Amino acid sequence: MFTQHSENTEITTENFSHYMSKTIRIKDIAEKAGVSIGTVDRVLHNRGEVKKATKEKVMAIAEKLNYKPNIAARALKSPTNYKIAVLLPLAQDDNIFWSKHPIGIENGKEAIYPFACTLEFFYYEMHNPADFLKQAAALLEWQANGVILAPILKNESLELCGKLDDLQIPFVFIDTNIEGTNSLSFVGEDAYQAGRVAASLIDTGISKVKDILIVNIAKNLENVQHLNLRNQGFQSYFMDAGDNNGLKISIEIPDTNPKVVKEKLDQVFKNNPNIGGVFVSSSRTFVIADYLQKNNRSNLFLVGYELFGKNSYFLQQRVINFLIGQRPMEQAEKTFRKLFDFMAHNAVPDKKDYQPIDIINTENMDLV
Amino acid sequence: MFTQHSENTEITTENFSHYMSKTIRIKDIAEKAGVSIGTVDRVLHNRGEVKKATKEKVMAIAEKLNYKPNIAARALKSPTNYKIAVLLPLAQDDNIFWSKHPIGIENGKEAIYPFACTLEFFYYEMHNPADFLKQAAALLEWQANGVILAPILKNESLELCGKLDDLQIPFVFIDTNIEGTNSLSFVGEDAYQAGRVAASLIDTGISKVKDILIVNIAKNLENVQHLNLRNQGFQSYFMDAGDNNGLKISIEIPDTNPKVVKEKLDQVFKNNPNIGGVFVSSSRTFVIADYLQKNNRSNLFLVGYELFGKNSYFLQQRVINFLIGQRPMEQAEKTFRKLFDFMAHNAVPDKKDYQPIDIINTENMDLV
DNA sequence: CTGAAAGCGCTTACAG
DNA sequence: CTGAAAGCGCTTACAG
Repeated sequence: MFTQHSENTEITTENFSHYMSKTIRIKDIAEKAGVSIGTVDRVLHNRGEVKKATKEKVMAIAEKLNYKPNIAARALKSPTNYKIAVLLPLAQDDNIFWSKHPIGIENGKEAIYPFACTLEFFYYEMHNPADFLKQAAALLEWQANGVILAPILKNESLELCGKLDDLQIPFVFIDTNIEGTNSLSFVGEDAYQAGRVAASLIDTGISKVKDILIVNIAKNLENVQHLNLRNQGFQSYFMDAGDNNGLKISIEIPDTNPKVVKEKLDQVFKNNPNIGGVFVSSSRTFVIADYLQKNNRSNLFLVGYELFGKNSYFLQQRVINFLIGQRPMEQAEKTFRKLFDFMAHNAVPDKKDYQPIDIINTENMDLV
Repeated sequence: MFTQHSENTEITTENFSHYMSKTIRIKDIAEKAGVSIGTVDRVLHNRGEVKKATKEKVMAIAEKLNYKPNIAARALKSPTNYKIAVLLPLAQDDNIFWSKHPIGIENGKEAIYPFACTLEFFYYEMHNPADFLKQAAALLEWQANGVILAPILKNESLELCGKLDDLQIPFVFIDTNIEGTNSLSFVGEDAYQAGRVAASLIDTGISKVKDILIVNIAKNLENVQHLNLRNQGFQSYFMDAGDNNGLKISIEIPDTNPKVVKEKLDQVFKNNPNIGGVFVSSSRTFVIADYLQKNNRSNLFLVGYELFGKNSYFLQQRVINFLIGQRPMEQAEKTFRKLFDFMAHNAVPDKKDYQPIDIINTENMDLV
């Protein structure tokens, strides 16, 4: 500021632009540069076809005057129609967690008004690679300008990301992250920390001499990254902060089939009568809650993930003591917004955006 | 829909407007009505000077075509300059809770772009009626088009609301509600439920045979409504849901002066050696945390309100076990938005908008 | 490589 | 009480 003033002692309008905050228009730049507004527009939008000297002059002036385009005028003139494709797991049965994301994205679309975009949703069966690839192909055919995807299936997702890169189509990750891709951003949970939160709650809820049962319900391995991180966080808490001195008994249940669950848990509880609390590392907490309720073990302190469907029911019933939530709707809206702001306004987001980890019990569940 | 079709079997464009979703402009309405766009504009904005028959005709057509103004065009033509005044408690010392609200309101102002408004902040000393009135007078003189206020001081706030009503200036409440006013909306905490949440956390954290100490730190009575509601909620939890069978010992401390606090608490703990947990009904939780830490009572389970300043420090130190938070920044932004959307787009908000009640401990405090 | 002009949908004087 | 016209700041053909 000082340098500028000493270099240019002449008091002209632009010296005061900061103070007067008079809005700078393309026309102002054009006048200063001695060119037409068409030329300024070409420079600002990198449309080429401008002599290098002219371009630099215009750029310098735009910079100096701190030009910001009037978005209202832009939206009015060219009703933007970006095509945004969304690739998400299909919400079904024990998986209706995913029903919130499309709503969040639609909300995002509403919120960008007066801008607009066209959304197309593609859904794949959660753990079905063939279906993922099929939907990915359909998505590519639709020729989106930008893509939002939940890259649950790692290999197949990487394949899609490569193709999007080739086509120079920007994409953002939601819910799950894959490191080392060109994703514009990732919006989701810090799974490790979410594991620590679960641990702290169980630690609060049960006596320090009681044992803790850790239940991993996983149908296949693709999702393990997320669950593993939660498990690691859970264990870490007891290394540096927790009071509990009991055993940490970890089991895996491959299936949500009630019979399989009952068989497995009956055996665990028979062998470990000192268990005081149960941690479920996934949103399928209700499966364990159902078992506990039916087998007169509701007194056990139960902590799991995600407020929805049957989880909400068992939290209401106080069979589940705490759920850890991650606001899927807000997450989805945020993801959409990042992609759109990049496409429409060249805003480059942070690579990672960890979302709040909500602690939910019966008393605040209706207000979260 | 069905009725409409059977009444009018002729297939015309407007029958399909729902499906084709072609945007309706003032010009379209004008053509249908056989008038000029100026007249349509007058009708839509209630600027009078229109023959009643014309007005009704235009209204009917606008309704039928489901006309929505193009906000980009509106913003472009008349750079809106609403004057919005904000009246908040001054954030100072043990009260920096209030430092977040101005930021949230500024964020709201950013978010309405391409619209704009002028903000003016007026701050009053938290419990100083004379200062409140002085600032209220300054606010009125500024001639705002809309007002955001935290009506902590009930009588003085009512006086201001009356004057705003006379001047037909819309206003919204933040943080605290006063029933029976013309406030456009209230955005804040459901204090009763927030009391229940606190109770549920203490209930989880301590043995059912331990006693609970309830501490109300209040300098004066104006704020009592909020604290009372929290106390009522707290007690109610143990009537219908809680496990704890211990005593609920309630005390009032008029002052945050450490000596006064120590004197009072020393006595309470001497008389009640069975206390296992402490509930502080206000954001001054850190005052009690400080006492507990200095007097070797950090093992007591401490629950209070608001994540900020010294509260955050003691939560980090695990002296405070849980804080219940209400996201002041988001609350402020939301409040601003409601007022603005009403002023600019005639959107009438719900009278009450209870915000999420966050449960915060050491493990999720950095992500909330 | 550059300029002049039209037009997006609305609001705001101005003229009658 | 009503209409015709100008103009907000930008983008998009079109002409040269």
